[in-house]
Amino acid sequence: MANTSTRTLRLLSLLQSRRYWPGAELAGRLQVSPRTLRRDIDRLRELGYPIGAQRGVEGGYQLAAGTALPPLMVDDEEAVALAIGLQAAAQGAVEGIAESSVRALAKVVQIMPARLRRRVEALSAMTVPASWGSAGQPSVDPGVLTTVALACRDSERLRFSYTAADGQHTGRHVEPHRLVLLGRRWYLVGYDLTRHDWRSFRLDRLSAPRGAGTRFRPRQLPAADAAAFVRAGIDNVIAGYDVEVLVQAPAAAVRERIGRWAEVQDIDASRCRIRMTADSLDWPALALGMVGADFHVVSPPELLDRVHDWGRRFSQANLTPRADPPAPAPGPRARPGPGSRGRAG
Amino acid sequence: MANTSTRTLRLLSLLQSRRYWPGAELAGRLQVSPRTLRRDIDRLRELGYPIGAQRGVEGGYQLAAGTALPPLMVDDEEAVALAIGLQAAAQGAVEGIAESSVRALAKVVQIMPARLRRRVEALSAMTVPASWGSAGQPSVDPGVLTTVALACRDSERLRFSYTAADGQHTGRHVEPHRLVLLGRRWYLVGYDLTRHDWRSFRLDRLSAPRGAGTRFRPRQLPAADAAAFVRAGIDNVIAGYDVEVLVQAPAAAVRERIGRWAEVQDIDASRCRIRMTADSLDWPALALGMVGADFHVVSPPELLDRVHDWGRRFSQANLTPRADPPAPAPGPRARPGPGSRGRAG
DNA sequence: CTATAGCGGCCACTTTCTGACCTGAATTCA
DNA sequence: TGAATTCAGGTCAGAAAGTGGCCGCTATAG
Repeated sequence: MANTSTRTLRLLSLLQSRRYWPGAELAGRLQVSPRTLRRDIDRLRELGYPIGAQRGVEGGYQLAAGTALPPLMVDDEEAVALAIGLQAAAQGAVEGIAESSVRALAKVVQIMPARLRRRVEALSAMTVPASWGSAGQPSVDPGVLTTVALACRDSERLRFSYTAADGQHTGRHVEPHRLVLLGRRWYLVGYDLTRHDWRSFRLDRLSAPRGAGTRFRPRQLPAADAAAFVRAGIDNVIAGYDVEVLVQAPAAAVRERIGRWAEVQDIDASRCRIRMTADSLDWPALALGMVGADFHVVSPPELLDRVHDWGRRFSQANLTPRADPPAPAPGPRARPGPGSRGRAG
Repeated sequence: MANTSTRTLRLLSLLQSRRYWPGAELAGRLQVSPRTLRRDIDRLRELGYPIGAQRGVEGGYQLAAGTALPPLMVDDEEAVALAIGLQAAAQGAVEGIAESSVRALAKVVQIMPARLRRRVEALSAMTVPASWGSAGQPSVDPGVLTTVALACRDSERLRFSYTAADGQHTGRHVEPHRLVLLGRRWYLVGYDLTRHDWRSFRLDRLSAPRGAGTRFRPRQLPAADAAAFVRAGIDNVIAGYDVEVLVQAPAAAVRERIGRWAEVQDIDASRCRIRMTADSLDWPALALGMVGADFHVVSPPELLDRVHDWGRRFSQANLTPRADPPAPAPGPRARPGPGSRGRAG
């Protein structure tokens, strides 16, 4: 409890939780003489963590960013935040991050005490759905994701139940090999122990995974890499649409509203072309709603049907007075005026 | 380089990167005798980290989840993923997490080597907007968020330029006190050194913050807490809408489509009522598009206007044949069939 | 029943750690 | 300019720990 390693770690933790620390205070917290503290600081510096210092009155130590990553010391709440944030990132919010997110997530949840894990579960239940997956987009249960990720990492056999494309539920027993994010979907590549062959599984169709407790020696995957295997193996048609629409508004304005979700090309000062791909037609329809300008559908024709359906419904909508107890405040609501002290800068 | 603390840390790192480790391998990696390894494991156990072990053939050590949080050892990519995920979480994606997200984020970025920080910046530039802030919602620049958070944590004076509600740009010099997330907006509460009074600042109106390099002794905030101060001080009306709509569809179906964003109440087998609050009318309109059923607006009346506008645009939309080079594949596109090896499970 | 692998006591030896004391250098403030 | 503060770091002696080797023990798989 009072040895050097522990103290080094505690020192690192202190230095991470606040920037400036007077040496005397650090020494006090660590219950050592100032001389020993200086030696501890030296030790960390030799380890590659750049700790700066100011001399004179009001001086102190401070941990700067260096070339090596020191171990991260987080408290309970921060750990929960990490887990939640990583779940979001793993759902494919950002290109190219998903994989390392899952790895980090696995680390975090493995470390986490049970009480924290419960909090994470409770919170992620009410979490935002996979950034924007909108409805048709099934997002992966974070619990499933981490369980499978851990099993892959640890070469632990995995049991789960799987709903195939035809709706059939089956129990599976698999040697998990790797997780692959393709498009917006997670796939598990593994060796199916019942069928004696390599398979890929969509994670959103996979439920109740649990480690079987037995480890295995990884086999050689008969493909260049896991991603290639999944790509080769996708047998159900990806119901994707390539959407192209002409919008009666300048590209700049359109880009500002939906530029993050669609590619916007200039045509002339008052028109532009937008392109996007989507699994569901709702998604482009949403975007077209957001642009707030007239438009013409170039493709696909189905989108026009969908848009007309929305148009009919929206045009038919009318105002219905409330039947039950009157509302407290309809329309834009104003908060009480500024208090005597607080003022917005 | 070869002392005990370092070795303890490396051991922890190894145990975090893979679940099962044969003792012999660990000893080899750490360049110590098996006996010493056993002692190191003991040390960690005494520190509160529960390390399990299997005896016999194929035995080994494994780090389980305990009651204490061990320091998290992450590699470069994982650190980047952490930062990105935390940024998303801090943008208010999940209730009640934002504050600790910011704290954790501050820790992570402070630790991060410059090269990683550059990658984070590059990636967060192309990140999905606050997962779902929808359009009108200005999300806070992650760089601003972390800079301000660090300044708060470290009691470091802060300079920035601020755009007031009336559009006036001013330079500010502030003693930052605390960050507050209220509704969907971040506020900085601080003591304005020029105006000699406490102020709150909306983070999305704040730009180019930089630590002034001078620390200060925290003053006493003249309010119960920072959140109360901000609430009291908000002088610009929050343009919020309380939306209520009747939908011609069973609650269950509606809930399935937009249940995450709105409260859905049963009325009878074929109708339900949905309620939500939003800053912008686009947002409820989007949701109504998604429900895919007819509806009546109860309130606010402005929503009906918005919906009718969308309806008009959608109904008027027509099909425009492509003028320029024909597209490769309009409509639903199918990928090549299954490869010889890979099969979806 | 045997091989494997973690567990932990004991011992002798080595290394590191610690606090005390002191000199020096940078910085702030009067 | 000078005093006070605070980090830097050398030296020393005693205390504490870490280390490897040896041993017998126990749990597990085949």
